[in-house]
Amino acid sequence: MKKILDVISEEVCAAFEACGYEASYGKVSVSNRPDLCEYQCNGAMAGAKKYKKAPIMIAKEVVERLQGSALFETADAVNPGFINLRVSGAFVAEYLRAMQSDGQLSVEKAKEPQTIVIDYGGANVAKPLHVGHLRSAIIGESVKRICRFLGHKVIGDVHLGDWGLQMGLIITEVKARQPELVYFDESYEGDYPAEAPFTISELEEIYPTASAKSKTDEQFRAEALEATAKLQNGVRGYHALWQHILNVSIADLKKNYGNLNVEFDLWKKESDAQPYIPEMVDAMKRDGYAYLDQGALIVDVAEESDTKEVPPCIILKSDGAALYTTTDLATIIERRKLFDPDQIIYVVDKRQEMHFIQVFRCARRTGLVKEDTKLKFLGFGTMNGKDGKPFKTREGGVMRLEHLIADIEEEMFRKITENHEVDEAEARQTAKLVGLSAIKYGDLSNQASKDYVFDLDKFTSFEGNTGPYILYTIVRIKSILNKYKEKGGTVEKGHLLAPVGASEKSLMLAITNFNSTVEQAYEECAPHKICSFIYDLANELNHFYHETKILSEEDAARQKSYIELLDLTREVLETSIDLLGFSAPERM
RNA sequence: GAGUCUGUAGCUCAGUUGGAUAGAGCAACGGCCUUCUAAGCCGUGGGUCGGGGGUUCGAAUCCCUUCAGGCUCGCCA
Repeated sequence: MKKILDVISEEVCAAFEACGYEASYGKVSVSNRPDLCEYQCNGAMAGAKKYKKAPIMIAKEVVERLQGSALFETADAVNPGFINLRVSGAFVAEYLRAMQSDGQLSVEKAKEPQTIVIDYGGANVAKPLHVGHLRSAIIGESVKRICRFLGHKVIGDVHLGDWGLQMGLIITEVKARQPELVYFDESYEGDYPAEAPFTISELEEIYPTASAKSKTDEQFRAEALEATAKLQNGVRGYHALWQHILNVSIADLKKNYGNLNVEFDLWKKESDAQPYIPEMVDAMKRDGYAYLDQGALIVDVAEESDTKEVPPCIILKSDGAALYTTTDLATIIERRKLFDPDQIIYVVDKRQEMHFIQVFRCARRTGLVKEDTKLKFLGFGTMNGKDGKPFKTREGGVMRLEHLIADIEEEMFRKITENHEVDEAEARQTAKLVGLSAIKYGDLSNQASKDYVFDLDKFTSFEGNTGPYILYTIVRIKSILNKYKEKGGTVEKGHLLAPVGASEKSLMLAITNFNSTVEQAYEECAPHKICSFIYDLANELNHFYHETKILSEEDAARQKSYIELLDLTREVLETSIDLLGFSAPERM
């Protein structure tokens, strides 16, 4: 469906043209003075210079032309040259009826759907998810859903870290604890046990212990480095252990991400890119891009227009080992081979920006990607505590995601049961939904690129611009709709009437912004635009709710129209929160 | 040091890409539940948009300068 601003703009542009002015001056925007008008056009002021005419004169001429239009209730020219517009109720109602029957709620699908790979999540195996992983998962999931809603083919890849020194550390620590295990017997040639020699909680304890050890114990560190090399060279026992670590970790990660309502289409990992490395390195050397410098194999990526020095891309360390950059480049090759994407979006901490500038440039230079493949870095800011410093537990440690979620759910459950008499099982379920909305909305309502303050008290207070407020609004609507049905009414589509009340019209106008909001959120990879849209919409709904008695409305046609307006609002809100990655309960 | 991002109400944040009187939420204060969920609604107070220049009919928004803070700067990820 055409956006309402475009429909209105076309009308005004035509009027400009009919008056002998360039049509483009007729572009209309939403009014920033709702007390004066609903939409405004500032083109008369922009055109004043060109036509050497007072802006107010131009505005008056155009307004004169608009008098007969069915779109507008009023069109006024105001000093110094604003054109103030109010649309007619009939026009808005017609637009909403079209929305009702549109399968995409007025959002047009992309004419040329792209294949987009989104790299998010960023978890490492054998390490528990902590709050640092929250943003990538939440933002990535939302961006994925937005792209998909616009009709693009999207592949979400968790891209696990499973190939670095961390693996060597774990293997070495396991060996120190249980040297008798068959994995360490180099002469062993049989099958290895199907059962892992550790549980996930043991694993989560093993890694930090080993990591700490490696910092003080030289010998241990050397062993870990050797183990890493052995693993990468395919030593059987180590490979089998690594497989156990993966299996145990992935099962746990799936559970955790599942609790966040975050789903990946692909569980790829760093190790999957390894097979592509040798050939990639050879090609880079052969084509003259890569050369040795201080023992390391590097590719220059500096450009003349750089305002600062961009260091070269290190492809292989001086000891010949691959590193982060190498893997990321090889992963691009793999993705091209498997999916031939038009675009790859990386949802990662913004501090990694330089790394990705290097990777992107290197990939382009060496021809790893096609000319028109878009590589996008979507960097997000740090999640800080109330003190403005990176978020920590009360004890100063890293907050595990499970605990954070559990804390919020518990607080939610307490609030729900405190306010109402509810079945415990239902209350638990509701607490889950509301808690998730609090976390996700709290994150997504901020611009991704900025640091933001994660304030537990704020999120559990559930007032104002929060996820629970949005859910509460949806639940209110559902409650009325259910009561209406209980009384024998049926909720249909296509019977919306022109509004009679001011808050009713405001609500209707708010709904019409849906398509432009989603489109903009896609273009800018900006879920927070959807948040501010639904917050506005929820506000409008609540105004309307307070001003209008719906179930006791005596005019049947009017009541039907109200009900359909509520239902459309509900549908838009629920679709929106689905794009953000959470959902609403039936009651709360 | 260089580069880069940020600076808007006491606090947390928006600001439709240059428009009219800069908006929300929290916190404070005052109203509204025998009537569709009060996790709500209505109202009051609170601002030199870090400071200073400039560009023009018009600047939180663009340019310059300055101050403060964050982050990044060759073999970690």
